[in-house]
Amino acid sequence: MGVTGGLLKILPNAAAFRKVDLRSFKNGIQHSTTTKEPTPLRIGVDICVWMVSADRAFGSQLGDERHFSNHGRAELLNAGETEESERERLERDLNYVNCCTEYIIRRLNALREETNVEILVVFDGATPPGKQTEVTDRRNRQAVYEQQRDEPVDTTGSREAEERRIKALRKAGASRHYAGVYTAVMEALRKERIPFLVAPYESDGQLAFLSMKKYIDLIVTEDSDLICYGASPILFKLKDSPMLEGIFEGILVCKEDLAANQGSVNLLDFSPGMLTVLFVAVGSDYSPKLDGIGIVTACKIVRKAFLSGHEDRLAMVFEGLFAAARKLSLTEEDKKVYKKKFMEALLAYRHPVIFDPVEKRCRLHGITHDGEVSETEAELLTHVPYAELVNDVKRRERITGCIQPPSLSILIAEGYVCPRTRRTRKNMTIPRNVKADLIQLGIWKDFNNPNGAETENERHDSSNSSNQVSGIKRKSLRDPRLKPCDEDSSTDSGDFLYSQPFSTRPPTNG
DNA sequence: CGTGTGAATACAT
DNA sequence: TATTCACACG
Repeated sequence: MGVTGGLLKILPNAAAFRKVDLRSFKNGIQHSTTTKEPTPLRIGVDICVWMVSADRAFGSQLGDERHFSNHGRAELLNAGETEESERERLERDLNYVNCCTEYIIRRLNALREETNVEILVVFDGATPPGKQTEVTDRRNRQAVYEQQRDEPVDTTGSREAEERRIKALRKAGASRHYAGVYTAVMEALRKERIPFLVAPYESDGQLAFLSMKKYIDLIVTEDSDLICYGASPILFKLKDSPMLEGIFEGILVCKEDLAANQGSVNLLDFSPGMLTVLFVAVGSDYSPKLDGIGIVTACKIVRKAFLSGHEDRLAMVFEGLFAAARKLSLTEEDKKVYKKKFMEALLAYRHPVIFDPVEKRCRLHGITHDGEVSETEAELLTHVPYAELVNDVKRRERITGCIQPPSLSILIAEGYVCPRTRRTRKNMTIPRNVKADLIQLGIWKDFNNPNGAETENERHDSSNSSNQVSGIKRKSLRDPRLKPCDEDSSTDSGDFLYSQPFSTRPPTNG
């Protein structure tokens, strides 16, 4: 996940943020000046955070409830080895998955009903190889939590130990059942006719792509990395508590907001490439940061490097950063490593692997299938080592991941194939036409019915698959509303302000 | 002045 | 547990 303080790092002046209530879009938006009829606001929801949220809400179920009360703890100690039965455990796990799923569906439906928006849910896919090291660390931490969760009840009954345990429980949460929640949510989405899409890799890049192609009008996420991808507009911090008023309020961030509010940090004249460089410089998921480089310093360095007419801007950026950094023990080797990581991060943000729902295949953002790189990247490609990285398919794939053939990509996007393992998902109803595709790809595996006979259930579902599966195929991938709305969607030339769809923007409060 | 730190607070569960 | 504040360092 993104740098949480990142939003504030970039935009320290919170007052300048626009608080927006999605209900004010009930009547749709004026999509372009040529279209008269307002159309529903199309939002892409980064569902990952909602899953985490569900996890937080129900994760404690995974532990024995008795651990939470003194009475229960005593009971456990007296009973000695009161291992819950297998049956009990399964029931509890199932209940957990159901709770999480219901939680998410409830929110999405509430959102849909109250705001009349069109929702496209976007799931995270595989972790890009370039980020793998981070994730490995995260997994180690996760393992520690799980270990703490599963360790026997502290016989001393010390409060600290118990609190630690509960905390660990919360954090470990669904990890073990995450796949279960994933498939359950996807099944539920099909049932509810809510379009969704599984990104080949990170949802950030996918959402940014959808946004830039104008397949969606607004991104709903918690991840400030989206800014780094050059996406706009973005709605952060959408309240997710069903009890409170203001569930549909969030903080809207458009490109203009990056410009206006702060004296020393004015990003108005920043190209998308510069913005990415800036984000990488202040620290990202993909690369470490230099000590002493904050938003202000980085901003100055990037501006100077890009706007002072120097050919090799990236080299200038590096120079500036190294000069400004508190150079305690910055050896040549350190610099070399830093530059390498920096460029890898840059590649990851500028050219993520995405699924194009109109072309119906994966590709690198900003790079055509013929390997032609977008004009917007010219200012970065003048740095030879970076250009080499971008143009070297093998090295590139080691960062961004591979581009799967369309047949497989579609099945991944539709949720039938796990993007990480590239195998059929367990516990998922597979319609007949999808099954045929899976067989053809040689990755079909019938988890529920090993002898291969068609069940009543399956028959039922395939008969209606033209509507249902294609819940995703029809509703989101083939939905005409997902076509680019303007012919100017190809004008990628640095303009990602996206002010057009928000011509009916509600009055700002605050 | 900007950055990095830890402590205090408000918040939600 | 996340955000905000106050302070020290360069």
